[in-house]
Amino acid sequence: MRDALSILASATVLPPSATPSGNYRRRHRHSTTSTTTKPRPNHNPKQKPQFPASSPLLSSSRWANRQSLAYYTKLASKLAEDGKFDDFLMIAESVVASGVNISEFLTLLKSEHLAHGVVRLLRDGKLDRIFVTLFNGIQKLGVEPAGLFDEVAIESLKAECRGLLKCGELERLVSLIEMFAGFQFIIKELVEPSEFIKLCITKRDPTAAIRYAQNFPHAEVLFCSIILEFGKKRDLDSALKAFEASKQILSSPNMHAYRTIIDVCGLCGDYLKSRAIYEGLLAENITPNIYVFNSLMNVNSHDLSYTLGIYKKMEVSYCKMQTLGMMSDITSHNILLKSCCLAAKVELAQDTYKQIRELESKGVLKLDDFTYSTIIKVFADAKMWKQALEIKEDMLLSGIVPNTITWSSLISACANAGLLEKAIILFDEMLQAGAQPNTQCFNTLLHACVEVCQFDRAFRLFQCWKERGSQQTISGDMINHAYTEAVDQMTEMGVPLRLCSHLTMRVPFRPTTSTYNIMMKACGTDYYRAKDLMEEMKTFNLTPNHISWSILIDVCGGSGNVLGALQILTSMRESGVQPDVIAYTTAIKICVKQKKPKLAFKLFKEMKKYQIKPNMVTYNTILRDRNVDGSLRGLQHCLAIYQQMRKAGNALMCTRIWYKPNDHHLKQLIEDWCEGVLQTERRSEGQYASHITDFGHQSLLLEKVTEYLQDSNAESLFIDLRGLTKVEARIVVLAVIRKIKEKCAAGKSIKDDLSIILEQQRHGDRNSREDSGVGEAVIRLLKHDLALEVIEASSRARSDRDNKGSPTSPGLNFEVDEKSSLAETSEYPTRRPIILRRLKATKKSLHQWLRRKTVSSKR
DNA sequence: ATAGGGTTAG
Repeated sequence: MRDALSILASATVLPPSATPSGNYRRRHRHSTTSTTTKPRPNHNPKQKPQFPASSPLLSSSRWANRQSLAYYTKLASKLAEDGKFDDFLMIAESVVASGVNISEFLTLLKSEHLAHGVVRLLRDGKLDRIFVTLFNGIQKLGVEPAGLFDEVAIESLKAECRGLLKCGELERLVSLIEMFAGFQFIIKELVEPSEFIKLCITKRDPTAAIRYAQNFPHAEVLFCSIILEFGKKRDLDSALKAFEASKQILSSPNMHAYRTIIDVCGLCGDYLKSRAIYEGLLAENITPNIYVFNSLMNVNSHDLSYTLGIYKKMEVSYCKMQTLGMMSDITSHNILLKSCCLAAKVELAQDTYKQIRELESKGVLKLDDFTYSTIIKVFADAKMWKQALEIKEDMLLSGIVPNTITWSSLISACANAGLLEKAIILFDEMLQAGAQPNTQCFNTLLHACVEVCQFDRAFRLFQCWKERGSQQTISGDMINHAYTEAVDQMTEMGVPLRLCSHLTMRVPFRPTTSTYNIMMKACGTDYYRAKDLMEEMKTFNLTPNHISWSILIDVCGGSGNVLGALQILTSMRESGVQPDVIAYTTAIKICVKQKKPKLAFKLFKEMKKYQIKPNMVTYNTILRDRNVDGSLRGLQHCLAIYQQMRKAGNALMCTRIWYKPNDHHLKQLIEDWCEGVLQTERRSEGQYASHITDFGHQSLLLEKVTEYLQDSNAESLFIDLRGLTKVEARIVVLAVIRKIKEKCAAGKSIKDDLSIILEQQRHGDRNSREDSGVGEAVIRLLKHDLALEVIEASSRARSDRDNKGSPTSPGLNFEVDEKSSLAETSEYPTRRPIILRRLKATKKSLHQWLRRKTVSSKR
């Protein structure tokens, strides 16, 4: 064998019967003219000589010699055995190139060797080579590859694949699978498709998944599961890539893929994308099928008008196509009902329900458990428990058996309406009807107890269910304490014992984190009890979530322990649960309630440090009037936060919570603060009490106050009252005066008169509007209430619009010189210059007022 | 191959 190998190494292969000299020469002569063998890339001719295809040496006549065939086979086998697969392959290649029927050669080789060779080469990354030479050769010659890949071969290939799968070598694995794309019977066996896809999902590699799926004749099914799996992992981008790829390879549009990607859009919360995909279908003039329509409606079900629009469009499409059967899909109607439910449109839901019932009476469709459960939920949410119970009757009459979900909705209908007893009786009915309650049912009931503050009862039920739900059987005399107590309580309330099956029957009670969260709420302000419950969760293999921690903060803070509540925020982070907006807002609420504004502001700052965005609830909580201690600093803090909120306004408005109510709090707060100026003066009459009803003006008012009270405007003695009503003007003036007062108290003296700009009507405009009275009100305030010296003056300004400029730079608005004013008027001849009214409260009188105040407050 | 129920902050 050593000889044979050295011959190979010297670029020579000689059959045993050939004379070395003559054949060698002939072979060489031909090798230069050979055209049938394609030179392989990366081929080093020195080490790996090529065998001319038409070489007489290797011609069929020569090969007829069984002995030489046997020799080559033997040589190849030996090489394979020694693991010299390059050389092994070269022999095989030369046989292929010779143009003879190679099947005999191949069948003579052990398939194990061939397979091993293939697999080993694959492992060495020599995938191209094996394909170009051996596989192509085999296929060209019409050799049935089934013979090549026997069980052993496939097993070792599979082992290789398993290894690659295990180490997550997606790229290698997919290349390997692509190599065998021509051998369908093999690739199906190599990897379990679901496992391969799972790996792609965890590696977030849509490309590998797409390449993999393309090798299968029924790729569309695979594509759908790829899209869905990426969606489940909230990886919409990858899902979309897979979807686009599925469109590329399939000749006709695959509705299944369309509906899947639409569902995935819903899963990932991008309902707008689902609409775009639907538009794409329309653009190609494709009528979606009922599944696509239903999914689209479902994903957009929170937008009733859109869902309705799609529903109508669907009706039209199918009417045109005269496939009336399509119209009567109960699912579409159920989704429509769900949409009404989400929009809390009870009447529309009722109408829809009636319509469906009519269609049912015509025999077009049949209401199902979804229909009934959904309409029950509509009533449950609207606290219309009677109507909900009526639906139950409808349902029983039509022969649909209520399931767990139906019962659950019925129970929450009563629970939401605060009818705890009724809810418990319904729960009992459910048990007697043989329906299996699940944790949600238990949770609903426990929550109902908490809602009506029957905390003890919640604990008794919880205890009782825990014991009856556990594996151990409770014998008659070992009936537990919680049980007897609970039964006693029921009988005391006049509930017949037969309706206590929820206490006597074994129940499949398996508490979840939600259950524990509800129970923690039932602790009221008993912090240690709540803490113990959180510990107890571990015995059920449960872990506290954000909600658990938030409740713990609330309970602890509620017991008056503010610092403890703040400590929990830290513990939460340490235990691996990052505090969210709600946890922070809860902690802020505690600080505000316990009159610790500084701590509240500190938390607000801290949450931003952790990049947690405050939402409307946060702003409303921190800007509550309780959170102001009456200092300028405190108010400034609030106003700064208010401004941040305004800036974030657009984003916040998307959270569906309107920010106006908040303005009201803040306005109240500013008013109270401002009116403090007059505390030692004569208290003003009811006319200024506190009510500003014009909401449209509020933001302007708040912005002005915020601006004038900003630290950067600490020294400014300028007020622009344009655009404000007289009550608002009063607030702004008082705010600035109070600022001046606080600054003086801090040792800063007044450097100038206080300037105030008022709006003056245009000339010749006298009759168009009534006088707003702002000027008079302000003068009265300054002169009469505060006894300040007021000087009136007028000045000219350019145009209305120009004067809306920054009020912090009054110089721009005043002292407008005659020239530029004229220039303006000539350019815009129709716009007359307006006259501004200006008031000044003199520095001297302000000083006097402040002195009076300090004297009077000292007394 | 579609859809439904419970828990947190103001």
